[in-house]
Amino acid sequence: MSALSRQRGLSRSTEDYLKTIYELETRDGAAQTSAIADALAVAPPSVSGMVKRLSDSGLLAHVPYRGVQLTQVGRRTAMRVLRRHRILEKYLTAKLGYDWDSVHEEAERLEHAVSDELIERMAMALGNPEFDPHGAPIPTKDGTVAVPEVTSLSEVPVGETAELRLVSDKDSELLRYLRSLGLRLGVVFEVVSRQPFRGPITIRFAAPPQDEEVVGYELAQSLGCVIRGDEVG
Amino acid sequence: MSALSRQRGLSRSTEDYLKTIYELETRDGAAQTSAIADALAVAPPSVSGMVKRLSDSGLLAHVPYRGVQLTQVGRRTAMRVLRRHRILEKYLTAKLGYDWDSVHEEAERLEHAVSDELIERMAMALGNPEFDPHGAPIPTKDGTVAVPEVTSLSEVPVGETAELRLVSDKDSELLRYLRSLGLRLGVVFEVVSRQPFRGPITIRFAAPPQDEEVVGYELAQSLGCVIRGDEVG
DNA sequence: TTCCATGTTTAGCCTTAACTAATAATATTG
DNA sequence: CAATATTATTAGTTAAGGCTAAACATGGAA
Ligand SMILES: [Mn+2]
Ligand SMILES: [Mn+2]
Ligand SMILES: [Mn+2]
Ligand SMILES: [Mn+2]
Repeated sequence: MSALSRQRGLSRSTEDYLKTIYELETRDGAAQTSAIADALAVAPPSVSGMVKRLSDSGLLAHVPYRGVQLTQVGRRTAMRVLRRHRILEKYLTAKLGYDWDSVHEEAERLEHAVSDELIERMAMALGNPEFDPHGAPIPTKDGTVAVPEVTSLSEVPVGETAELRLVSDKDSELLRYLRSLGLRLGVVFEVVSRQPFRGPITIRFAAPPQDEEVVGYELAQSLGCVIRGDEVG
Repeated sequence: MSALSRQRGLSRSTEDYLKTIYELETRDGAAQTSAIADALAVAPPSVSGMVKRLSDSGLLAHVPYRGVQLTQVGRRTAMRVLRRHRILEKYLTAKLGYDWDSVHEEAERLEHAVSDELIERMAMALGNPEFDPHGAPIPTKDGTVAVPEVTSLSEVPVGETAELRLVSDKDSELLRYLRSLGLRLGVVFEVVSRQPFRGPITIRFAAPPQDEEVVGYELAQSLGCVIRGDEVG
């Protein structure tokens, strides 16, 4: 029996691959070798090697030169890791004074060391939160997760009022920059103008002193918003 | 540069070896290969291999066939791991409802994944505790630790009143048994009788209903007590 | 003082998970 | 449609950290 087939003995590498593959699969529809390599900062041949092992263990299906897809078992494992990660991030910010730009790194390590027992205790202490500090939905214990219904700030029409709901947790520099702009989760603003040719977007915060800020197009693409009035009750 | 010489990139194995060697050194005066192997549940040749690596990295000194001794760097590292372990145990019991029989296993994994930053935040949230849930002193941030001044229950004279101060954290079965006897940290009792030839010891709890319990000699040896009146201010 | 039990190390092997260099498959483009 | 660029895989190496079997030290008993 290979080491991978043990019940809860997956290595840090293994868990991070599964999590990354899940994320790529949901975002891009498929997980290609080079995308996995990029996300995990390893060389492509390392991915090929790990894909071989994961595939042999029944955690994913691999079509050579085409990409990989998680099996049911693989997906369930990925969801458990994702739940651990997001509960940890929420706990660290809510209970231990971490800010949203520093939790990811810590959770990235802890997610492989905590027991499910500890995660459930943390979840309980938090009142079973639905979202992590970056707005990402926390998978439930049984492995289901909501698909966040957000619109990129880059696609919010001029004149609309929107609320910031989801940001990426991966780049802490970026998160510090967002905070410095006043772009925290839940903040409400109006889109004042959008320059053409993927140009910058100007917003005005709803709350006094109603400051204006300019956001680059690429950054705006990565910010998930809900347009006021589009709310699903 | 070997992987071991990186600033904070010590592996789980490495940290557990250093911690174990520190504990054996303080308890037995020296750390022998077989003792390390026993404590870590690995084969003696695995210890020889790791000792080679640790010695090459300057974390310990090895005299072949004689044993190992931590260097200053090795000892400081061991103390940091021990601090992380004990803060974690305290946090889990104080803040997340863990009982003293289940924290050790969790801490044994987490101690290698948490950052010093997280540990200091936990310590802060706990009010910088001096002892872990088993009564073991928590090393300070600068790497000093108190030597617990306790007497084995097996050596407390009949008629004396004593307080339970220190138990081993390694055996959770044993910890559950102690709890079932009412033997928690801080509990006060009188030694009623001691059978000769390493025989059982009978104690009577000071608090009503003043139950009597019988404790085997070996178990009594592992219980650290302070005799009432011997207290150091 | 030689022999033997015990404990330790060496030799040789395995798995995981990374790497680089070379090769093979697929996609793009002239 | 052939040449080329991109992407993926294979081949071969390395290091950590485990294992078993065999060789080696050491200290006590015959
Ligand atoms: Mn994160
Ligand atoms: Mn991770
Ligand atoms: Mn412990
Ligand atoms: Mn450990």
